[in-house]
Amino acid sequence: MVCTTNDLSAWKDFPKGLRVLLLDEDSSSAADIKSKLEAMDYIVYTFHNENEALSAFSNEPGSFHVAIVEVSTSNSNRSFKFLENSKDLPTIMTSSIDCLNTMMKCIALGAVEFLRKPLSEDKLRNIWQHVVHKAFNAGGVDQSKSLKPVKDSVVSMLELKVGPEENENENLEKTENMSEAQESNEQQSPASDKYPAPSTPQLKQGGRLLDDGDCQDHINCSIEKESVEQEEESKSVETTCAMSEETLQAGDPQSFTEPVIKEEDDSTDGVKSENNMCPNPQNKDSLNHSNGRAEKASSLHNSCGTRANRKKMKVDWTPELHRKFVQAVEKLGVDQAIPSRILEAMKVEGLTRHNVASHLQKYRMHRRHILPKEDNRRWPQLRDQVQRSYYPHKPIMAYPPYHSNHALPPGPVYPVWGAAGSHAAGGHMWGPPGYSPWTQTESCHWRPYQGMHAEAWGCPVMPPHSPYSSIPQYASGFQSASLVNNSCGVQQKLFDLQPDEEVIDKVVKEAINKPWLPLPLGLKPPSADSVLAELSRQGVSSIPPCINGSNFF
DNA sequence: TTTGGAATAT
DNA sequence: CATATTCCAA
Repeated sequence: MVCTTNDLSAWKDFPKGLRVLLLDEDSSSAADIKSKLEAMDYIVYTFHNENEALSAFSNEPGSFHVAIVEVSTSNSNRSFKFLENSKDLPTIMTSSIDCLNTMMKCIALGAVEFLRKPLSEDKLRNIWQHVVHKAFNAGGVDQSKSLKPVKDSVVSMLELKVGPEENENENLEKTENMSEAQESNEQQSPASDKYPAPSTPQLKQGGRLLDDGDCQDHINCSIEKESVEQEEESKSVETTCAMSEETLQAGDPQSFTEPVIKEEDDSTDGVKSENNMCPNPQNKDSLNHSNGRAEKASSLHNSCGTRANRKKMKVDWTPELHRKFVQAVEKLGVDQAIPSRILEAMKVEGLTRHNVASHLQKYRMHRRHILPKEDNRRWPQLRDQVQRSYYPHKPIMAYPPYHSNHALPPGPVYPVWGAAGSHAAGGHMWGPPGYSPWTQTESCHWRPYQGMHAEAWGCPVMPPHSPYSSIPQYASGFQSASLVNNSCGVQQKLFDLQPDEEVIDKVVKEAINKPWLPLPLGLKPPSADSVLAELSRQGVSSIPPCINGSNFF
């Protein structure tokens, strides 16, 4: 459900429909292979001589995705001729002769793989991998148009969360293969297709990929295993990250291809491949970021994540992501703001319930303790200022006195769900000063409620769906607290009784920081006097400081 | 068995 | 620190 497999855009049931050029001078062999391929929904075009095949291929380069060419002692020259002239087409050579030399030659001439005959279904089933490999390997060079859709398709598959388990294995397999493929040939010059590393498909991958397969894993590209070098692994990762970051920053995509050799390179290519392959949640978001910092962060992230296939990656709660989170929370409302729902609402692939839960935990915690206190201290005098309570889209909830979760039977009440913010200007999202990012988004949402206040007067205005509307006492409590605050002096005491302190602080803070914002829902709109009072507090001294007392009650 | 949420680990 | 992971109760 989380997975909106909306658009496996291009080639939904890849590799079905893959067009295979089959060149085999032996009709019966050809027929056999063809039938097997067709059983797998591949489309087979059989040729019995290389000229026909070449001409078909050259006339319509996009007509085929992969070629399977039979080579025997008698036709080897012809077969090689085809091979040499079909460089744009991933070509698999097959033969019943077991001659290392021949195999070597095939590979040397550009064959992507050599398969011993007889060709079993298993051997044929994964030929699509070469297509994918090629599609990606082609890199900058324009690839034959037949490969483009493949690439697009794969990219989209990898980026999207895959819901349908049915495809899951397939996808995983692809991912895996691609990774391997890329890794293996990263070292070679991109220009040369000569020795594309065949990733001997079926055998290798079988079991490992899926071992852990939860949905989330894909997202993170984190699959597998523990290879031999665990330790090294971690180090590499670190290194990789650093490198990637710099590399990316430098903006020189090419740079990483050459530098390293040996183990490093693997990380290197990790970097490279990542960009395309990693379905990291951040990817999407990062694309939207115009913000350099964010971008960088995302990139870095990706690097680590992808490369670290074996490791779970850390979710980077970028402002963007956080914003989604907050929006989701707001949208859901307090009562619904639970990890699973938030997760759904966010629609961010790759995120797991755990990620959200963790973030939620932090979100709540910050709201609860840190912000409020700090604010109080910061703006003590504001206390007696006009309070503007606001009810953003989500009600800002005052939680029960003693803010214990248990205080309210009907369900957990969280402290102000205020909201959200899109970013933390400074650095930390929950940065203390000014405004927390948590709130910012919300502020935007206030507007819609501008008109509500008038009636709101005695009770908090809640959005229609507000879960709290059924809990009047809160409303009253909140209100009184607020009112009290308006009066000078007494409120402190009441505060103790009213756990809404945070809320209030929040409100105050918001009001102060964004005086221009609409606001107050839930409470009586500030009277002109109060407004003036506030202004005076803020520096407009023309208004008598005590004025606020007048609008009290 | 799964989920939310706090506690704890990294 | 920010996140992830673990633990536990519902």
